[in-house]
Amino acid sequence: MPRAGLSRDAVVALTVELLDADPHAPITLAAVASRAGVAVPSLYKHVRSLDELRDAVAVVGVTRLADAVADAVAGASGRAAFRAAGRAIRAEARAHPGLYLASQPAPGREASAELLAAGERAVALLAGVVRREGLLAAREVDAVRIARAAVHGFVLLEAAGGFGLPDDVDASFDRLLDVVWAGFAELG
Amino acid sequence: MPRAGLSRDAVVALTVELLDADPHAPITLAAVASRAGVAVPSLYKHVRSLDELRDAVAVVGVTRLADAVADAVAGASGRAAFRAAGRAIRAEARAHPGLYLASQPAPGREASAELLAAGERAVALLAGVVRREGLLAAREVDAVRIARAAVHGFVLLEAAGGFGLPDDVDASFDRLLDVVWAGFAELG
DNA sequence: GTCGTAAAGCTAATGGCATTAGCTTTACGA
DNA sequence: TCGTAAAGCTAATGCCATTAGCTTTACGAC
Repeated sequence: MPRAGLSRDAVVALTVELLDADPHAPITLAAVASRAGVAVPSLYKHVRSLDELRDAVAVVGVTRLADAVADAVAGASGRAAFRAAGRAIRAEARAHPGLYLASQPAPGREASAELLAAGERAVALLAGVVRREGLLAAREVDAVRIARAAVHGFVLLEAAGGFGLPDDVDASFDRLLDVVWAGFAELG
Repeated sequence: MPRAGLSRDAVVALTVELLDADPHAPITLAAVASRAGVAVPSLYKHVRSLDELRDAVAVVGVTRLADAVADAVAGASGRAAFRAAGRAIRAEARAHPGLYLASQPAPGREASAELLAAGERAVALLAGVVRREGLLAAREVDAVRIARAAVHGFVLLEAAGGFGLPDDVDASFDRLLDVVWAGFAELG
């Protein structure tokens, strides 16, 4: 019987596939092993624990998010760049909701250095996009926090089915971006 | 040996206590039963399943959130009411982070009628606070969505430890509220 | 080509958890 | 006083993660 030829990256990739196939299914070693055609304990040759696997999956998710933002923002600036970044995040989250949710730091779980680095890259990209004529440097941290919170909150509520009304959600999101961008003038 | 004298409400209340005692511990029937001084299967006399218990806990959380908003908003209007509502939500979430997190609809899980009703009440309170001179009625839904997303996103990021920098988080939150309120002028 | 070895895989066992079935006992009203 | 429904129990099942320790494959050194 030939060998499965797994590797840490392959295990993580398989997990991401499972998440794409069924975004609401919990991440489980049993499911990954079955998908890989391997017995469950064999996974421990590639991954230290379920938590470590979750962390690695989150790294993939955050990295993809950052890549999407970097692509979307290229060549734009000001309000256009801000909108592009916001839309890119939402688009990525909608295309891969399971991965997006799995990328959220489980409160109380400490993140790996790799995950922290990926998160910092994403935040740095946002920081570049949030600058605006007249924004005080001292308010940049606030602006990034506000942008993250608004976009993240919207995407999360949407993914959780939190918007009951049939009104156009795409339009609401664009207005969120406009409201926040305009409101940044407040930060003087 | 005397009886524990449980009831559905008592089980839910015990679960909320556990969540307050350790916000990051997962909700588990084993923990609840141990706290109640009862064998695990006995809980099934009061609760249909773990999922139902989670739902009931979420009802408590959302109701408390709505109560906090109602209290905070009483007698205020306009920007002051908006700020009070936002601050009340964040304060409640910080005082009971486990309960707040447990109140978020698990994506893919369908909510009970009771939970939906509690959520609608909370949203209705927000709708009352979001009105502003010159806000088109047609934009009210957008405004509520934006406010929910911004506040919820901020609180969630904060609870997850998402704000790495030491900068004053209280101040950032107040600025978030100001930015959103000012930005509402955008909605015409 | 042969062979040694490290990695990749396996089976078996353990312990936590939710859930179900079916029994016993308590409390309380007739 | 006693019958009954609810509250509790033990036992059993099945899923999951994790660990220990064994077997086998692939691959480089000779």
